[in-house]
Amino acid sequence: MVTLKELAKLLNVSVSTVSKALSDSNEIGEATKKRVTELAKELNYKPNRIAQQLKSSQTKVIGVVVPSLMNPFFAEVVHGIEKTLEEQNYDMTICISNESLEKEKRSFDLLSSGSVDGFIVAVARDTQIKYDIKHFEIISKNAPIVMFDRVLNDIDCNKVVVDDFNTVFEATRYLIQKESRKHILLISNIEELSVGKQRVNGYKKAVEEHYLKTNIIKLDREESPDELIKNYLEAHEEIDAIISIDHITGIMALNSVKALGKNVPEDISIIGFGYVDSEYVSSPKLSIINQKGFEIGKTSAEILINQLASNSKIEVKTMMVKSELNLKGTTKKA
Amino acid sequence: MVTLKELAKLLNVSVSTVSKALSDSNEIGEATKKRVTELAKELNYKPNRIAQQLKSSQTKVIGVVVPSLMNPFFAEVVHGIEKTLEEQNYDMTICISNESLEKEKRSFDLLSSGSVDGFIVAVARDTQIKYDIKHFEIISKNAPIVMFDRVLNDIDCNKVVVDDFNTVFEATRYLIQKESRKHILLISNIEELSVGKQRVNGYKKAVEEHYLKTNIIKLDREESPDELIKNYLEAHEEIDAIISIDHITGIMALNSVKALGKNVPEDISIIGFGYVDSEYVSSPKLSIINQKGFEIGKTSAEILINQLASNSKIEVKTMMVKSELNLKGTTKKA
DNA sequence: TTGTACGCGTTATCAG
DNA sequence: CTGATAACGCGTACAA
Repeated sequence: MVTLKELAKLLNVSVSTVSKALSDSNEIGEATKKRVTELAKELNYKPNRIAQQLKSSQTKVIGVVVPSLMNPFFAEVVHGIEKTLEEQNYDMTICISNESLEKEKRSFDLLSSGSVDGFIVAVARDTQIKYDIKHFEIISKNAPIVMFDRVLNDIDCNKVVVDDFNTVFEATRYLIQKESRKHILLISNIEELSVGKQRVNGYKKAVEEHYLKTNIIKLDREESPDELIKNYLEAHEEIDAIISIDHITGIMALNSVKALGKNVPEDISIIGFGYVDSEYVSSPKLSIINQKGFEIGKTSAEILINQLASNSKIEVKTMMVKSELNLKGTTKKA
Repeated sequence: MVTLKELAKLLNVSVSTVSKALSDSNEIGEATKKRVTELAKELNYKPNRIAQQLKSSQTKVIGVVVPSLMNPFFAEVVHGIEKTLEEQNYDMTICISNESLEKEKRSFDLLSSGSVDGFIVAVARDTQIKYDIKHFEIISKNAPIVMFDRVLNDIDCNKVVVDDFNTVFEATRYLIQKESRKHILLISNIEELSVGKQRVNGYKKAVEEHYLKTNIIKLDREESPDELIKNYLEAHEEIDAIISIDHITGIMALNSVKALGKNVPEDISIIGFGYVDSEYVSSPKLSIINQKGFEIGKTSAEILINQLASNSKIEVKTMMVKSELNLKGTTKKA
């Protein structure tokens, strides 16, 4: 790594001359500027970012803490974050909590010692269940946090969420009103998350508003969830629509229905919770509630960077990113 | 952020005393040690990592540059990397090249100014096509690189790859020998990548060895790849097996075959290139070649950290991670 | 126009 | 046992 000092020695000038020349300061004569920049280019000089960070006490790095990247929703969000950060010349260091409280704490520890300027976080499942949130309280004193999707109401920070309740409410109502469905099954495997509860409630409200019966399958880490779905459908011939509230069970449901010899969407309508690829791996293409992960990521990063720029305590708020109902082949009117 | 200096002032001792006390040096008396550690805990002191990095000129951070995280293979690899790094107390900063040469260069620029101790990289598609690899040459002078999957033969560094050729060769041979298939279709949408070529060659070798005809569909960014597959199958009634060499077309093929009223695996066997979730979204469950992304990530990180520890130029080599043929429901003998 | 001096927070060496 | 000092690389106020 070539440093200012080395350049200075080679050119027989002082370190600060070199520094100023490289930042194109008008204190420096054109001649020396040229000598300096040329040598710098030749030796491929790059200012040491660590030193800059220490000096300026800002890192231009954002810490991103997510439960997993193998959940396509989070992967999409991370891409959204990346997009904004890139435009603003920020980097990100990603920690994966793996849904574990301990790992989440550890990530905060590592990142909170000056390595990042702020955080974007989706809370681990474990943390939400145990509701041990001291690490959030501590960290939020020192650095700005933006939470998305998996959010902690008791922590005072900016939040970006999907309008989970209304989204599922409207999708359910769509099935009832526009497709005349009367026996709607909801499949859930994220019951214990705040977002999961919201979604289930949206479903319940729509169903109850029309004086229909709720039908819910909870899959918490089943051995063979697809079997369970199939068995349920066999035992409940009356089911004529299905809503799935996570990214994978919708496709499972579709396959189960087809295996039972029923037609989609003629006999049963299906709406999944989706991500961009789900339409490629299903036939007919799955109608989905699109969570807009990319948007969520972009928005989160923008909020954080704004907060960083205007380093005052601006009012903290919760942004709703509205999700879209993308109707494809598993509902009647695509 | 509370610093050593502040602690020193509060305790009326010198900065170096505090520093030593906290690192449990035996130069310091038990009494003062206790005073220091207690105050440090109380004020939640954490050594500033940036300062430590500047001092020690190592960051304990690895730069990970991948084309995308929405490809489940890369997501899996990143999880593998994360696992190893966590055990070794390293962090990672992730840059997403988005398959673009320019973004890849930019990522290197950002990370090469002392922010990371080493790199783990999968080369962008764009870079492989244009074969502009100067940035790799430059960087590999200063910091160790490990490449995985998408690899550049002309760069002298450690590499971790799937045994693409043999993997597909053996899968194809399996279809011919054990399942008596004679008309095997290969579906490819990554023809232009080194890994893609290897896989196609493996297929060709097996087919030609048995004096059969090759059937290949190339899908470079089609509008509706599923339609194309379906049309091909309709036009070629004789096809009795399909191999897909990326993570998504296998499921498309399965759906197309079912839509044409054929039975899987009775009429047609299918083998996809897989990741952990593919069996959940297909029915019957897709037989796959499992690329073992997690293994690849773990191995890459281990190699890099070893290299960093023994900071000599050890011999550079290419590790093969053997992939597995996971037979499920889309081949006859599961 | 150029150079000197200092500080960011830490650690290591050396002196007391 | 404790404290002063220097150094990591950079930027900047101030002096020349």
